[in-house]
Amino acid sequence: MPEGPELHLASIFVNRMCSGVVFTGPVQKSEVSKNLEVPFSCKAYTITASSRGKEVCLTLTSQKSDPTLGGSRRPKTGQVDQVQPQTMNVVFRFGMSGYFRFTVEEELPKHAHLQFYTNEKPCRVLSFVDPRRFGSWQPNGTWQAARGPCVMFQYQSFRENVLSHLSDRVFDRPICEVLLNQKYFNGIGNYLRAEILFRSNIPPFVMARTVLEGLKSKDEPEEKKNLVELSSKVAVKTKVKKEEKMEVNLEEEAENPDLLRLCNLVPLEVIKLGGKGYDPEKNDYSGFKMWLRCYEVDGMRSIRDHNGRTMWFMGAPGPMTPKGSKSPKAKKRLKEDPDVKHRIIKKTSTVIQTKPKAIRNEKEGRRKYVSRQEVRGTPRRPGQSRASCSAEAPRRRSGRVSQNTPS
DNA sequence: CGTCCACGTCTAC
DNA sequence: TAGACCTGGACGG
Repeated sequence: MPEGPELHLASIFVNRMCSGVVFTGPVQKSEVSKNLEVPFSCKAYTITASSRGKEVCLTLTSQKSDPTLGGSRRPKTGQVDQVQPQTMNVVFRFGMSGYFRFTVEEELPKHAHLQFYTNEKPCRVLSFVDPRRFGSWQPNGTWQAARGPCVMFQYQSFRENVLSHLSDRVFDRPICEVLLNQKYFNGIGNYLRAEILFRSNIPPFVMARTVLEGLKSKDEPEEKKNLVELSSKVAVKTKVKKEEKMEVNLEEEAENPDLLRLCNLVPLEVIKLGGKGYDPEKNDYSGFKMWLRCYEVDGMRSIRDHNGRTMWFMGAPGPMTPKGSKSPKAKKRLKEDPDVKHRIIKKTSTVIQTKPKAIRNEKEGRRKYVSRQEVRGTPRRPGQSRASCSAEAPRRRSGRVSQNTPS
């Protein structure tokens, strides 16, 4: 599930698996991939990773100061040894299905389109696996210039980038569509936009500028200077002992995060799920599925946005709802299974308002990799309507946007 | 068997 | 604003 959190977890995965591991030889690309060759070959090199929004950067670093020639496919002319880079960055985008795996050579996964070989006895391979091949990589790459700051790890600049460009025409669009614009929301994807808007109680098809203009004033007070990169609620509290008024603001910020803050907090929650959100080895997404409150959740509504992407939401869609848009086929693919009609309503440790989710789609419980004992506890409410959802769990108003939206 | 759907960009009318 | 780019899983006949 490659959105910002999965890309970051992929970078953690690479760093964990490749720590202390020595790679060797050329980087191999599959025949079928249309991406560029990675012209790096070295007798001994290491791999580290970092992420930014929906990109991962692998850094290949030769261990010795004089890299050796070995790239069979390097078409370099003349002098050879000097041409080899000592370090190379390769920047990946994951498309719809990309991920990294680290296996022995004999167990190379299908669709492993870029491979890094270790110098070990039974050779192991770090590989970029991408069945649909929408992913891409760039040798000697940099973070894509057109993408904005990372919603997860560059929160302050992300926020400023949005709020200082609200005159941009892209904010004429519905908020749910703008949330997929990587120039401003680098890291947000289809499930995150649903989860974020659901928690903020903002209808998806309200004009983005209308939603975001309200957030500007909150940033204006000069007391805000002290706020830089609120890393945690605790940090915030200790920092603001002095100003009573500020304490209130921060409390409100912590207890009732606005839309942009949710664009930061919600992906961070997925990262905290850890392997449950991204773990190629144990192919277990049950934790992640349990975490979802809206996306593909039974009882939630869905319609196609102007770009044909499915928007999951609860309640009113908002004034900019596409005309003639219909909800995609109701997701009732899988048959009834009495064992999985229940799910746990867990309390989260975040300050974000938790609300009982609508009951899970039956589909979840039937996935082969879902352990059933995890999915029980709460009586199912068949055919639950959104009205009943709201009634049993009124969410906090997000403050300044909710009144803009017709119901 | 066939159809629909999927966690995302890209470029071309 | 369509398509193009792809494979594969779920579901229906």
